[in-house]
Amino acid sequence: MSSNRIPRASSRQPLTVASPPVQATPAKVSFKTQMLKVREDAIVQAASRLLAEKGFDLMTVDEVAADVGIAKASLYKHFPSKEALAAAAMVKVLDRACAFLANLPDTHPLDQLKAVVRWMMQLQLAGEMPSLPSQNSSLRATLMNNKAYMDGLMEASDRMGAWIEQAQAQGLINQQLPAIAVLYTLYARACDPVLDFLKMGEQLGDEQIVELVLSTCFDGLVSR
Amino acid sequence: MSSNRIPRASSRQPLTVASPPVQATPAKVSFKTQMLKVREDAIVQAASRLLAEKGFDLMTVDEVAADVGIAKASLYKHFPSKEALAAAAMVKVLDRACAFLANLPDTHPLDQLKAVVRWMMQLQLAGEMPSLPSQNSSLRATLMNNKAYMDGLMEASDRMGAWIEQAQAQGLINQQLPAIAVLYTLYARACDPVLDFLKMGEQLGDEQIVELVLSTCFDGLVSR
DNA sequence: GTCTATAATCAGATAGAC
DNA sequence: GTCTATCTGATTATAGAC
Repeated sequence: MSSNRIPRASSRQPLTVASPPVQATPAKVSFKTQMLKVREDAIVQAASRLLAEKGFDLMTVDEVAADVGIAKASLYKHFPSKEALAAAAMVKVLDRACAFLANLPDTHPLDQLKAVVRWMMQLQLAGEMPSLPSQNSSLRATLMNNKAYMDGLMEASDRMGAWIEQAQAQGLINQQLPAIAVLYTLYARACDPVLDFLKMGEQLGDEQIVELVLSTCFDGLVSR
Repeated sequence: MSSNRIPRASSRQPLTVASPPVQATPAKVSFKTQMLKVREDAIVQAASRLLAEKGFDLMTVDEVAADVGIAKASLYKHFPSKEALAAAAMVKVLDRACAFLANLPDTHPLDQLKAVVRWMMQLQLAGEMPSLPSQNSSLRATLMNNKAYMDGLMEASDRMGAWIEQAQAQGLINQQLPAIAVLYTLYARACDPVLDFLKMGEQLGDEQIVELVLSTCFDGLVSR
């Protein structure tokens, strides 16, 4: 509960070069670090999947460990708590989102926003969007104190917020709506229960579901 | 886990009239039954409030009992399980919803649909909408096996479904959209996280939030 | 670092007196 | 029916051997 550091090798190499006993083998250290990262990535991926499938409360650490094929105690060597594990999963998708935003071709702001929402919904339908049922307090606190998470959230919000304001300035998005409300509405598509309901109905394919919800989100339900 | 019966006095009087010991006192039985109902209503109301506030997983039976001011064991005399308790809360709001639907003035289908969505969102903002984070399996099973719940859900869906089809026939709602998708989209406003986010922002009052989300739901984000 | 085994806690459900 | 006290199982987290 004390350390909220997320064990992701997003920073530079370790700074410890001081006084190696006999054989300084930086290559082997790098290899071990690499192995460690692979292992941790596997853990985070399993957590992410289960988080998307069952949510934070119903996901158990035992399940995650079993899914990876390691003992639970080993998992706790990598992550200090269940909250930190979930936070790592959230940071991972946020990083993916930021990468997607950064690489998006610079077309029109409205098209870019639609592309982002489409991407989020595809991720959710693929079972790779770790949704956090928003109510849990301990998890919220952990996330708020997590720098990597907050930074990613801020970066994504800044980019999308700029597009929203541009689209409003061009008259493409309703100027009556506060930009923050538009942003929330777009974010909410990442955990829209309509997607799951439509998928359960088995009448529509994933692609159709995405386009349908995208249409209702931007164009509304009424005829145009 | 075995009995999914919800202790609501929605059916007729008990059928047991056989062999009363000495004094048959139906008046007193009625009074006791009434007291029982009041107590159960208090329990359900507390559960409903906590369910809206924290969700099913984070709500504990201890809390509900403490909120009502009774012992947990007493609560279990009324409801056989936590799932059944939550189901009773859901049935209660569904009944309220059906009553609202039945008493709605017969104006235009689109106005009626908007009125329903407005009502649902007001309920959520008032903290009286017991949202079920949809993922829990045991709860889903309990609800699916609950006749009162399924009946209420069916009745509400039939009424709203009819309005949706009428509105589509009149060209008021996009005919391209499957009616079921429209229904899901409306239902989803009852647990829309955007409402909570906007409320947390403290920039808008409840009434403004409702009208804003209502607007994005029916008219979409783009300019018209 | 990984494991087995276990501690510690919490929450759903029940026993049994009154 | 209501209570206190308890059982039971599940779950987070850790100790300690290797």
